Amino acid sequence: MAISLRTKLFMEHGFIRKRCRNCGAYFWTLDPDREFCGDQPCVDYTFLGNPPTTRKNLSMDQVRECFLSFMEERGHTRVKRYPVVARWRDDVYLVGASIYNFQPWVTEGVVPPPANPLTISQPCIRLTDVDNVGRSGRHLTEFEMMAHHAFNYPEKNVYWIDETVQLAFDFFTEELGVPPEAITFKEDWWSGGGNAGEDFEVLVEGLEVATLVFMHYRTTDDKLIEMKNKIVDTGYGLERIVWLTKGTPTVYDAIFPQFIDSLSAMADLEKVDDKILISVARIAGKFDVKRIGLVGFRKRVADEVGLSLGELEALLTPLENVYILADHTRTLSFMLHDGVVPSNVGAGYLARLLIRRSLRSIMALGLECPLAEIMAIQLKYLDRDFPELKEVEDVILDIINIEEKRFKTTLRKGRELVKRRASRLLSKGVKELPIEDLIELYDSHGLDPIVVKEVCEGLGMSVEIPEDFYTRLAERHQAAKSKPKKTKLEIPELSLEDLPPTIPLYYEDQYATDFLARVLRVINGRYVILDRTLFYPEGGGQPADRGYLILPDGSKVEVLDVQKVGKVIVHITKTRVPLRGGEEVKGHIDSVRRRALMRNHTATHILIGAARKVLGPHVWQAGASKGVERSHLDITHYKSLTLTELRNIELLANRVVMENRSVKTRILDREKAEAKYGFTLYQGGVVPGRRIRIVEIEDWDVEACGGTHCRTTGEIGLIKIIRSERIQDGVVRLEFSVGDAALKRIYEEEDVLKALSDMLNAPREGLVRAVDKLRQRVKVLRKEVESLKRERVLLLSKKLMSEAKTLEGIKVVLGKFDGTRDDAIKIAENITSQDPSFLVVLIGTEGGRSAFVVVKIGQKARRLGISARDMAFKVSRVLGGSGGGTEVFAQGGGTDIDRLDEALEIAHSLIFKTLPSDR
RNA sequence: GGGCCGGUAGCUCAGCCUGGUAGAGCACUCGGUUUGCACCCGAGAGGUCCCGGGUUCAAAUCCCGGCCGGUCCA
Repeated sequence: MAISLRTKLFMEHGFIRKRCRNCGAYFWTLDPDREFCGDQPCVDYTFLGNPPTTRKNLSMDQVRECFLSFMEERGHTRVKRYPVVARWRDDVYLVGASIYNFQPWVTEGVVPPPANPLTISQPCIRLTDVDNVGRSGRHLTEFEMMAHHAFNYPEKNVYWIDETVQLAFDFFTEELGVPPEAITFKEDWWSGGGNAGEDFEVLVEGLEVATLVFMHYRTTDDKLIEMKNKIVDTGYGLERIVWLTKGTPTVYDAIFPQFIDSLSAMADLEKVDDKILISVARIAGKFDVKRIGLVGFRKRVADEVGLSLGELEALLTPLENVYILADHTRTLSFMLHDGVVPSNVGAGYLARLLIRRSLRSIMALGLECPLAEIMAIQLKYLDRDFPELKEVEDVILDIINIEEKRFKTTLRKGRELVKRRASRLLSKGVKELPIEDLIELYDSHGLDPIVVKEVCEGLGMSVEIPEDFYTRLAERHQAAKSKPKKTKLEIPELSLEDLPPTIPLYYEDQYATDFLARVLRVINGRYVILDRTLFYPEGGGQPADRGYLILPDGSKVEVLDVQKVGKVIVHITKTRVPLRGGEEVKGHIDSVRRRALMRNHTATHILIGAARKVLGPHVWQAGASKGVERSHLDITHYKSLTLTELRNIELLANRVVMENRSVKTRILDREKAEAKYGFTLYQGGVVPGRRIRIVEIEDWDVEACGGTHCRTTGEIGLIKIIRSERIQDGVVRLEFSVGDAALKRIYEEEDVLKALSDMLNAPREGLVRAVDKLRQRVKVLRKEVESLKRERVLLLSKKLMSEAKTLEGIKVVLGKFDGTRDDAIKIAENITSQDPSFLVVLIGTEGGRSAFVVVKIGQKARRLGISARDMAFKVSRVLGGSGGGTEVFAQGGGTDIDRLDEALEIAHSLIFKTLPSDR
């Protein structure tokens, strides 16, 4: 059901609904002469150099505060910003709009909003237009979306279209002093994050300053489903409003004035005429840089301002790089603070992308300073509005430095690779780098085509970068796409819809081992569903309980696995259960196993807390698996752990064990839990539902978790980290054991030491020295063997040479050789190099399993007309194998080691039969 | 999560396509030469060719699996 956008305000003030002469969109205005909708590209930016507001030159915090307090005065509650990393959702990495904070639980009505109505200024990250940043004059990768949200539920109506439009109108006219006739409301449609609805774009002087969305649909597979809830979702672009009040050439000049000044001074940039910049911004409004291409875009600007393309680029490029740095460093500050660790996967890749783009800009500016220094400048300016960012400055700068080093290494290696590849091609007579090579260099080695071109041309090889380079790249990825997904073999399609949710007894008493329950259904004889159970189903990284069921006839059935299907818990048994449902059974869980799992699970929480304290708040759980004997915890971190860090984590964790802290679990309303503990709750990932289960280790760690835990940390006994490894870029795995298993692991290590100590007949503390000595000894011995072998080669060579039969001036060495193939080759080589009139054929065995044949013909011996390859082949045939090589040197062999003598005879006849004269 | 590239001396890499005696440069050691910012000349030392399996008379090389690193895309 479409809603009418004819609002009270429009009627009262006499707004007229018109249709844009250019784009055909409907819009509302007070100006009867207005013909265009007010949006780009239908109208120009007319505020540049001429802000339409009465309040001018407002700063970021002035506009933010102005907006938030305006909304507060009108009944909204101010809410703190959410992290830019959307850990509460699994469909997106980053928060791209303020409404993301409330999807899906609040928008679906499952969880109440933190306040209603509320107002917020939410930092948002969108990388879709990253290529336009710095060039278009208006695109940003991170921006603050100021918003007022009202959540209307069937039982509670807050406000809807009339009030929303009124608020927007009042804010712009009363607070900022925008003349009412300068504002147009363009009708549009918005969808995102699973919801959709009609909206108004609020436009002033060609600039979209706010979007007022009236969300009342849920989107599924292109279908719209009317929701019971109606949500006011507004977004006011903080940066754009600041820009509007300043009328500077670009949005960057408006929001990063100090940063731009600092950097321009560092790079020694000349001031660019505002007229040119204003032209750029105007044209950028009309044309999408991405669509018409950078060159096409610049040509238009050059025409407009009356410069040549070259002159324009010389002026603009440095400035664009400053803008890019201003934007990217701000985005990175938020991402890194909120726990994104650069990596080659996931959100981490987005951070790396921004870091590398920033580094390229620094290079383009000819700056010598590290990126961290520029980040520090940005953090200094951000400190006023976001003091939390500077608190982790050390970690942020450390990450940046590490990434910079990585990038430089990649670049250096890449350049060398290009050089090698180019010179090889050049030596083959190829004068132009094939496009496939250019694409491969970028795709596989991250080498910018521009860098490749530069290196190749330095070597005299031409490179043409095709216009459609990135399109071709995309095609390359397209072709390799779509692989069938492996579907995890779960419990077969069970129709459990009609069954009530299983009552989980394991939460009531985590130490209970026996229970009574009624059988509701048995499927396929081995899937048992009870009305209640103590068996913990696999979930949250905790494996399922095992144990047995005692049937009414007293027989025991082993439970092998337990899975949760929807809200129903299914017990998978070893043998068939001959029940139909309705019977009462007893259940018993393996308490030794369960206790071990509880210890491991609580230990995991302790370790996360310890890791965050030792390494920093950027550490998040990236995965975990609990077992009886061993468990592992994957954490996000940007480098490998040092032994000291590892031991500090272990020590801290064991102190928490020794202090025997309490572990409390309780169920809390989601919004209350989030308000009290923050988003570090979601270490284990997305947790559904209105009420969530909270596990709190006293003064240490609080997480949303569905697992079973010890009552106090002392029950764990001991946490032993066995090893840590970098399992992927940005993720470190801690492998550990607890309790008995930890001791067992220590014993295993001790056993190794003891075995070594016995073997070497050395005390444990002298093991290192003993092994070192042994290694030295091996080295010396190996050298001795080698020199002896060399001597033997010489001696044997001499001996064989003296025993050779001479025929027609050709000396023939033919015989069995007692030694390795390599030695035989060396001897043959040695003989023929001393005297090229030798022909050497050696046959021997290697490892007692196979025979080898080596044939070497000296230069002078070639006139016999014997082919070494032919000889090796024929002799090897006798040995049941094959052989080959060149005319003068060949090898072969076979497995019939009993026929060595026969092989010798064949070789003999092959040599001597070919001679014209018999003896 | 997927694609692609790579793993050989301390370092940077060649050799792999087309299986047959493991190489170069730098660094290192020794000797010579030389008061000069990448000195030069000669000699020498230095290897688990990432791991496992397969094919083969024979694998750094070919095939399969794994591990590790890099990179691009979501």
